[in-house]
Amino acid sequence: MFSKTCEYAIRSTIYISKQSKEGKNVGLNDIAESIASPVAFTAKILQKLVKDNIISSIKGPHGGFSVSPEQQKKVYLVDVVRCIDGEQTYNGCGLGLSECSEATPCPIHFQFKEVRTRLKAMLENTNITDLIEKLERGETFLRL
Amino acid sequence: MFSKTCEYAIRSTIYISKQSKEGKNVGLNDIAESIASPVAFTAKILQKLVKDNIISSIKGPHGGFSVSPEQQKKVYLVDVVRCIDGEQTYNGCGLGLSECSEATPCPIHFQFKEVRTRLKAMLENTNITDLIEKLERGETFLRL
DNA sequence: ATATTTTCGGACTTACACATCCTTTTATAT
DNA sequence: ATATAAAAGGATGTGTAAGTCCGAAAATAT
Repeated sequence: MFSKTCEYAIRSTIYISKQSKEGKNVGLNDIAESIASPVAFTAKILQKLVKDNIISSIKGPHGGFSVSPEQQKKVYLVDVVRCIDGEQTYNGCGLGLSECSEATPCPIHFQFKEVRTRLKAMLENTNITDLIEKLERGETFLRL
Repeated sequence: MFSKTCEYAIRSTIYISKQSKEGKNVGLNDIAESIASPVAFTAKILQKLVKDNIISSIKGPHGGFSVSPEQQKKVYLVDVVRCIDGEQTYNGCGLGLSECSEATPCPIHFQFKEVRTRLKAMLENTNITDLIEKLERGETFLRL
């Protein structure tokens, strides 16, 4: 569904957010170790998230990454997915046909559309704040 | 959502089925040209579909591929997807966490589960016969 | 029997997602 | 000022999905 890169991105965002809420700034190595992702590769992903203002970074000693309360509130999963995988995650024809449209639908167009719409709605309705709250209440877990 | 290989597989199955219903046996080159897929690569995919008894093949002159009425009736999209992409299309954690389960769900487990379940249900409820009928009635189209 | 036409199947190549390495930039502390 | 610790960013390597090539096997027609 999502690329591996996007999975790392979501996991990173959630982990950093949780630490930020506890007042901790986290460095790259801490993040990579905590979400079981390759360090250098994770660095690249975090760079993209910073550029899209999904997370923040501070350089120099005692620097690291953080997600402000404002970011946690305004960032939805759809933003993270768009940043890494792009819109085609929930756009585009299920059979890869460029001519497929509402007017000239492919054989699985309407069935597929329903699923994609669900996925998009789910991503648009889930923000970081909600995810962190469930995590803090011990209702969900972020471990390998 | 599906791999490119799987898209070719579904397009092939639909095209061959339509031709079979019109009493025509179709060869590899015809298929590849009609669904705009690479010939040699399509051959590999068709081999897999034949092995899973989704389509039939006849060797030698005037040979080719076909989908019998029985196959059209009993084959559902889920079978084609399983044959090419495997179960992980609608199984597995959305964040790629191996420990994720109903008891220890990942942060997006339940939202994601709902979407996956929809996708699976859609694939399980759509068979080739239905797709061909809509195609014949001019309600859907199989073109690039 | 032989030539022909087709699918089958193994070995190989290519493109791209995934991942690493190393140098530069930025900030901090002494 | 200098040393140090961190992220930024370019260049490079790796693994897997996507795609090619070519000979073998099978069926048919002459």
